[in-house]
Amino acid sequence: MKSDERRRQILEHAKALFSRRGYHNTQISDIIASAGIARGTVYQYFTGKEDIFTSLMREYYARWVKSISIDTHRIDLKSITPLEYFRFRVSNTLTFLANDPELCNIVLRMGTGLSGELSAAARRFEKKILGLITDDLRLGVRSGAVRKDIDIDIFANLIVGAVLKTAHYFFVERKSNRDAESIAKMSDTIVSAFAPSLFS
Amino acid sequence: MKSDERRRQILEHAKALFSRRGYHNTQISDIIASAGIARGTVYQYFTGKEDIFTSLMREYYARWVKSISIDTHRIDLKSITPLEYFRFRVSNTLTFLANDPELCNIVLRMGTGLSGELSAAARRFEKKILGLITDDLRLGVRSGAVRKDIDIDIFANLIVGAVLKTAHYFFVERKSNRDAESIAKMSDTIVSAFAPSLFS
Amino acid sequence: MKSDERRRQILEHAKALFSRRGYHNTQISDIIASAGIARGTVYQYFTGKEDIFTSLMREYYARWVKSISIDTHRIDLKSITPLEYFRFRVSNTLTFLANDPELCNIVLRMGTGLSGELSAAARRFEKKILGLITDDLRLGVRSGAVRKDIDIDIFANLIVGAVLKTAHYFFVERKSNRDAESIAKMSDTIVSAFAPSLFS
Amino acid sequence: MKSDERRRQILEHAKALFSRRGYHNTQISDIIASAGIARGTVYQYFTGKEDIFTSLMREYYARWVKSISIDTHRIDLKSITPLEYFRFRVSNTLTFLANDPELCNIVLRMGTGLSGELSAAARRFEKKILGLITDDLRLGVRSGAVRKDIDIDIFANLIVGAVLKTAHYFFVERKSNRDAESIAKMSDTIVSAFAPSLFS
DNA sequence: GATGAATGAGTCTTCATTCAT
DNA sequence: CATGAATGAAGACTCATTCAT
Repeated sequence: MKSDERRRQILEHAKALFSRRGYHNTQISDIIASAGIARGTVYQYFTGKEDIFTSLMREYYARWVKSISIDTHRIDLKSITPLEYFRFRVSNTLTFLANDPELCNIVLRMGTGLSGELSAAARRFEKKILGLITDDLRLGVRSGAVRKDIDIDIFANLIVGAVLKTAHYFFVERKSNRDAESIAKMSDTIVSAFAPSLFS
Repeated sequence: MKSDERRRQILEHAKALFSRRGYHNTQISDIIASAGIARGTVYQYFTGKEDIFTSLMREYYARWVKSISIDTHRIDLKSITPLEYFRFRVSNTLTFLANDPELCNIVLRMGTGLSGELSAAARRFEKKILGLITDDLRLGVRSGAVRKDIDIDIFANLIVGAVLKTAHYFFVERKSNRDAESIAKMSDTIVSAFAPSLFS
Repeated sequence: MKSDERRRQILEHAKALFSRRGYHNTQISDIIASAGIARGTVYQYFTGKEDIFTSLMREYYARWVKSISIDTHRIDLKSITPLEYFRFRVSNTLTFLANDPELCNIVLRMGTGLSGELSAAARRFEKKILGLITDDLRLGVRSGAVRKDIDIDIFANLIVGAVLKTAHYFFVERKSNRDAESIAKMSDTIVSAFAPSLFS
Repeated sequence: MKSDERRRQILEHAKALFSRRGYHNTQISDIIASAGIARGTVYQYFTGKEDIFTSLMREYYARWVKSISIDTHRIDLKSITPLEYFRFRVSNTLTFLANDPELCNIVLRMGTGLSGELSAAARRFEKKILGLITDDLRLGVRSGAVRKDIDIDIFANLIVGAVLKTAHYFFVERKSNRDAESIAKMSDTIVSAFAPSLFS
């Protein structure tokens, strides 16, 4: 097997196990048993268990950042309304999370109970999205689209909390509603929930 | 020292450590060092590390349930508007979480990365509050106070996610804004955010 | 068993094994089997295998330094001849090494094949004795007792090499000749070997 | 690359590493990285790590023996004085060791911390030279050149220890004094140190 | 001959738990 | 009740060696 494929194979098996049992309850033994490879093989591709986890997070984070930037570039910011932009953000995030429920679970839940570097690796996602929403709101206020009297800090947290909790509930706990139609409906609901109080 | 005090002492030290480092990164050694007691003493009050954690969760959950029921009984449901009731729920939850940021952190973050019974012990809180909000929304729809066309499942998750994320952000990450005034302001903001889209 | 005794017990068993098989060929398993204790016990007294080795070296080095200083203080430097002083140094060193052949072996042989900190811990002895002899020779030259035309560097190495090799050969390889009489004879021979060419 | 060259290449790289880090702290990975060859290639020329080490020792030992016999045959034993013969032995040994400081280090230091066959392979040198000196002294005593009252065993060890320690100090630790002139001076010093007490 | 991915036995180390004092 | 020395199962990681290409 080629080097890249083997690395990917290990990551995939580790991902499934981390998502199901958490980081600490997943042993290297579990990963090699799941992948059907020898113990030493893991250490040819990763420096250790931590490296597997952070690699997983790194890759996912890179995809996340890329997805944000690509999608954002694709839209014509001048031709859409603030409402449409908000809906795009929400839909974009939900679609990304729905795509890989296991990583979604690790990032939103399993990873938050860790400490040190592992924790940091998992928390970056939430920090990133919180930053984006905060920036969006700030721009919205400046342009007059968003009401001036809202507390941006609180509102950003409300929105992020609402979106991520909902994503986790439906994509991970319920293991359903991951089709485009459901996502569209969820996006609409989220937008409709916040829009009246958000926009001028 | 009395039996109860000793037990409490252990729980308090364990709580602080669990909150700071997480369950797996907190050793019995850390707890006894922090409490200044002997190793064996821990096992006179708890059957083991898991028991300390679940005891912590059990106690907290009992307080949580009690807080809900007491406060709910205290208000006269007939004399307040649905909006006031919603605000009461939010404010009540925030106050409870603000009271003990360490447990708040364990319940909302550190505990979610666990597996098995430990996970269940930590997740009960979120399930409970989700159930309550769901019930409230259902009642609201039936009574005509809440709009009939909303998706209760999604809305319940949005609200729970928004409230808990905001609580964690301000009470744990920011380590501030835990005074009554701040909580009042947060409650108002949350209510104002959801009210327009929620109520008929 | 008291803490100190247990620690000593582990050190003694480790010493015997290190001396017989060398550091790398001695496993923690060997040490606990030899001492008849549990695996974990070792780690209550030492941070690891390295710590056992360096503790052994540290203790031995402290004894070595103490032995030098005590004995040196005991003698009246003004009342003895340079020849007598030289004999005293040699005899003192041989006596010390004869006292614990296992540590003698570790210090003079087994320890020299190590790397990093372990190596340093074992090499200190030879460096110390080389420094002492060099100082002695320098003083001797200044006082006129030692011939001015000798190369101190070379002579110091010759003497140290001769003494230590002889000690290792008789005390460790031959496992004999460790009684006071043999040591006295060895000292005399060594002194008689170097004296004619050393002293004015 | 020719078979012999490749074999030699591996040995040279291994030698440098063994000398610097010792046997146990040198991995096959280090050797192949240093030589810039593939892992499997090593096993086409050697049966394993031990074989590399013992091959190194075997070759060096063969050279050592050859150097002794050639040089000894070259001189006319009847035409030189015992003193000249002693000087020749010392000079011969120093020249040999100065020629390859890395092997000198392995043989005199790094190799002595090993166990089993590896140890034996490294210790042969010292045993050989000790045997030669012992024989020389015996012959000297018989022929009347060497004083009858010396203890041959002790004196042989003194001389071997002195010479080898000095060689290691100047050739390996100091990394200098390896030119013919320095060696000549060292030889003279060593001879002058022992001659007065050695010869009748 | 050369390669390098794969192997797995071997070791160290951790840490929750026990129990005699 | 309190203590803390002792335990040993469990788990991460290493590295010499193999073998199919």
